[in-house]
Amino acid sequence: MNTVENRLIMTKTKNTKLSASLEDYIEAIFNLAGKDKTVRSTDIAKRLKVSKASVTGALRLLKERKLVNYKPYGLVTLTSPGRKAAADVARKHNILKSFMVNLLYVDLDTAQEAACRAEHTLGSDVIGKILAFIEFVTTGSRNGYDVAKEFKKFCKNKNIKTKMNA
Amino acid sequence: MNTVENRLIMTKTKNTKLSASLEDYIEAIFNLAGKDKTVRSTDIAKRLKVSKASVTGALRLLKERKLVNYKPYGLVTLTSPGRKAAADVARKHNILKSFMVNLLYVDLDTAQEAACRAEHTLGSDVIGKILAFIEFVTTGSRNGYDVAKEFKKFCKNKNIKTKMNA
DNA sequence: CATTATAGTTAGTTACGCCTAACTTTGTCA
DNA sequence: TGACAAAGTTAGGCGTAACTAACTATAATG
Repeated sequence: MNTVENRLIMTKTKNTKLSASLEDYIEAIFNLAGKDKTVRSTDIAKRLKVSKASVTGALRLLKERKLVNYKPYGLVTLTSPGRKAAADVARKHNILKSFMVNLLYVDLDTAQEAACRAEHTLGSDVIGKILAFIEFVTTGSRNGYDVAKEFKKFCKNKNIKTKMNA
Repeated sequence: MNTVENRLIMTKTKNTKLSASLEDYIEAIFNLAGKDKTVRSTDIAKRLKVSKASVTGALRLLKERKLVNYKPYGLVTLTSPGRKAAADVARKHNILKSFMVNLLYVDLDTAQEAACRAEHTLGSDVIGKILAFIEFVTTGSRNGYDVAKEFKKFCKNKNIKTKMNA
């Protein structure tokens, strides 16, 4: 539907979910802010390997949604809801990475990239379950049965390598 | 680079990876073909909940890549490489779904949708590991320790429900 | 403090993926 | 067999997300 009213609603603030790409931007800002406190446009561009112009565009959109404090030619900071949203994405990322590296024995680089892509597609329900599973496996009281370790053995026996076909 | 030569190369076949959306289309064709043998444009449109015009567009692109046999106003079939590509996507889908439903106890609908989205983002390496993990857990010789069942108990104790926040 | 390099923005383009509306083709049946 | 409905296509438009090229602002240094 492309009615006038709809377009007004859409352009005003847009309370819809963030796109994968905008999630990437806030996550990048979040991580950069954690490192060296001040975040500039170029830092984001470098990290995400996009042009500076793309960053400007994204920052405008994020500002519209009140997720970043942004003023042309100024430093970038996250607003409080922005930080919350970013932390959520980063959290998904870390849970997925941990799951892949520590339980599935996927190699770090592959896991890193896969987590980057999957973090946008899995809802909190699935992520929650994965987190619970990590916790379950990690918890000592498996009456002596270490799932991760046993799985590693299993893979070795079956000749399942870290890097696979395709 | 938008040189004339480049554009020629691009329009000729485009050997790059399929987009998520094109993967959805071949997967849909694959599944429909399995069910009632002949596949028409409308079937695809209904299944993917897109317009018939979008299907036409996708079929043109898939034909360019020689993944479907397609002729305006004709039936749609997969070529041999198309079938291979489709089967691969479907396989990922099933592995992910099985993992979520049978191990993580994610409810079926959520798993179905999450698998749909994640199947495009996870490489064969990660999928292979997940498959191995399913096999590992399913295999009887866990010296009496049923990982899935124990995890279910664990969730119950921790009050982790299928449907979670956000 | 003027110049200049760097950071950042704006404008304009391309590609993709969807949409609707209007047209064409196909097949069916009276 | 010819008219009509259903199936399918074409044309045109919108939003997103990237890009390059060219402009502007900021900062840093002699």
